[in-house]
Amino acid sequence: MDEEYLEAVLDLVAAIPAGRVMTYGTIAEEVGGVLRRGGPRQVGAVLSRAGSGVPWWRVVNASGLPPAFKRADALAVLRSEGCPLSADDARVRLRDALWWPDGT
DNA sequence: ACATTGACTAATT
DNA sequence: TAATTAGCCAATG
Repeated sequence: MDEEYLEAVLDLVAAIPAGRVMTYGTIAEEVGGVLRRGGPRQVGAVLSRAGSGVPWWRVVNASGLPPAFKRADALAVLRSEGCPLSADDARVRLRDALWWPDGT
């Protein structure tokens, strides 16, 4: 993967407002839709390498579940940001929290 | 060039 | 609702 792709993904993730989330698939469609490549797994690969400096906890999989190795922390942060979570705080309520670049 | 792996997804059971 | 299966794209060895 090249710089252009990395930058596109990171910028998009950085653009997610607090209290909202995006799924890997949606990001892949937004970025891949323009650059004509990549997929959900590539987005995940990028974020895994991005390290700190990027709000990776605002990116969840299609089930509304944050990354496995730090899902508890991610959920804690999301909750503190006011992101809509399920009653048991175990997962994000995609129906309410999902966001994409057009601001809705 | 081939096989394995991963912060994924959608359909099926 | 949760577990399983098959498909997916690119990186890595």
